[in-house]
Amino acid sequence: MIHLYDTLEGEVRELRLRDEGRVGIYLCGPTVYDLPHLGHGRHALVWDVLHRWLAFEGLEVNFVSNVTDIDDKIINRAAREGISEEAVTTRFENEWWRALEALGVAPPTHAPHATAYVAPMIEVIAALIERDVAYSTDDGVYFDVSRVEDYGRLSGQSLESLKSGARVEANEAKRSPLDFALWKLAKPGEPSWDAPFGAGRPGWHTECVVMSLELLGEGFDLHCGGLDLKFPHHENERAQASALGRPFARHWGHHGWVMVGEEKMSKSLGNFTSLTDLLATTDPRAYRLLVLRSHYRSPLEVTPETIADAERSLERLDALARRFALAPLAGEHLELASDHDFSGPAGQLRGRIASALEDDLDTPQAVAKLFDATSQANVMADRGDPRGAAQLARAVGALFGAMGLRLHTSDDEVDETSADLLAKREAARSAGDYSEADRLRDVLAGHGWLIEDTPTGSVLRRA
RNA sequence: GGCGGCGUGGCCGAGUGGUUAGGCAGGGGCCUGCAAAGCCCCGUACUCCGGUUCGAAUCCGGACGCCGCCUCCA
Repeated sequence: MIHLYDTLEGEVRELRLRDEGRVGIYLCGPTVYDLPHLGHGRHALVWDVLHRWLAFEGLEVNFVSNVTDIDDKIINRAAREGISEEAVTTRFENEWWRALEALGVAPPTHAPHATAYVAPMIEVIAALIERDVAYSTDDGVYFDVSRVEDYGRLSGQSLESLKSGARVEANEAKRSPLDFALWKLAKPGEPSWDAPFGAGRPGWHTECVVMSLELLGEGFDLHCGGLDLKFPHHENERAQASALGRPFARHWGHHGWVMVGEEKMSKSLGNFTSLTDLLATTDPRAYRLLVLRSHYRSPLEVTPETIADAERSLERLDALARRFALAPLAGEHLELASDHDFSGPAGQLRGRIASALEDDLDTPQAVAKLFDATSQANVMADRGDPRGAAQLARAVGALFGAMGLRLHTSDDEVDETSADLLAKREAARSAGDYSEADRLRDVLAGHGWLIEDTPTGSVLRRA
């Protein structure tokens, strides 16, 4: 079974499943009030790789990732643009799924909307009030963090140190600056749901704790998200579950930042590139490869240069796919190891990839091994072992597919004119008329084609 | 102030007490009519200063520089 770094324990440890053969994962999803940026892309990709790999290995994966569709930011944006909250959330949720699809992220098993779970959220808040862990003020219901014994454990800080660092002026009505909102009473004109403690809307931390428990059940396997969610979001989810006496996530995973220069990419810093912009100009697979070649817990430098670097390195992999005419893999659906042939050297390769990934999702190691195998397959082919080479190449393709990276074969549609030009060049070449052959190659280049002369004939591919 | 992290060759980016990361870029060669693709060879890095050690980029201490969380944030 895979070993992952568990933020709560502070060590890499085996992911011990609640139910044999089945794994339940909750990934905190987006608040849909703006375009997704590269940081969200890494977030989706990192956990997509885990999702895909576990499924590849034959586990039944219940992958839940929510959409937060009620939030102050949504309300603010709607007010600013003079449109409804629904108009905002619909637009940006569509953008979200479009971007993820383009990145080749497998859809979650469930993608709950917060607004569909308000009733159970109200129940949870009522139960917390009943236990005297939550209290009402004139603007909402707050959670009393002092009532949770180990509050701060996930973030590795004591209640005292968290208090001393609190930057925000204490809300007069709150008992502690660290107490967080479970329910916010609606101001005039704001969307609201009726509740015993007043019409309003749920707080973000309550949304995730409720949806994860509703869809995955108590003691589910893994709760993950970006490092910035560790505190306060995940800490607060944990606090609520703990106060209710409900077993929560058995394991916590957090991934690192996307960096721009030496700064974290974030909306508040205004230095983000939207995924929409990236995908308009770049092969989305390049971003996945970039994410794969760094460790998920490390910061990752993303600049036009590093993206371009990854795009070029992808060409080498696509060349392999062309050379061995690999079948396309890893689209929307999840690859299964059982659908592939891993006999002989292919099996050894699979074993190496498995040990890398099972060691805290060591994708850089896995990628390095797959590049090594790529060279090896080419060498085998060059040295007269086409069968062995093809078998290894297929394994490379399948294992990249297991991580969601789909290699491209030369599936470019060649139009008649270009095919004709290619045939003419072939004729000129055989006749020894190389200047004519080169001229025709230039003409084809003008149409965006590159020629590769192989032992079995010349082929065109898009430049 | 509290807590956590980082500093690796031209660039990105792994890793580890002594044995090749990997990719991209660059140089040389093979193959090719010439290319493309592929193959072979090459750089010999680890912020600085001490210490531990037979041996440290890897452990310990210190210095310097940088980043993040503690507020909405993937």
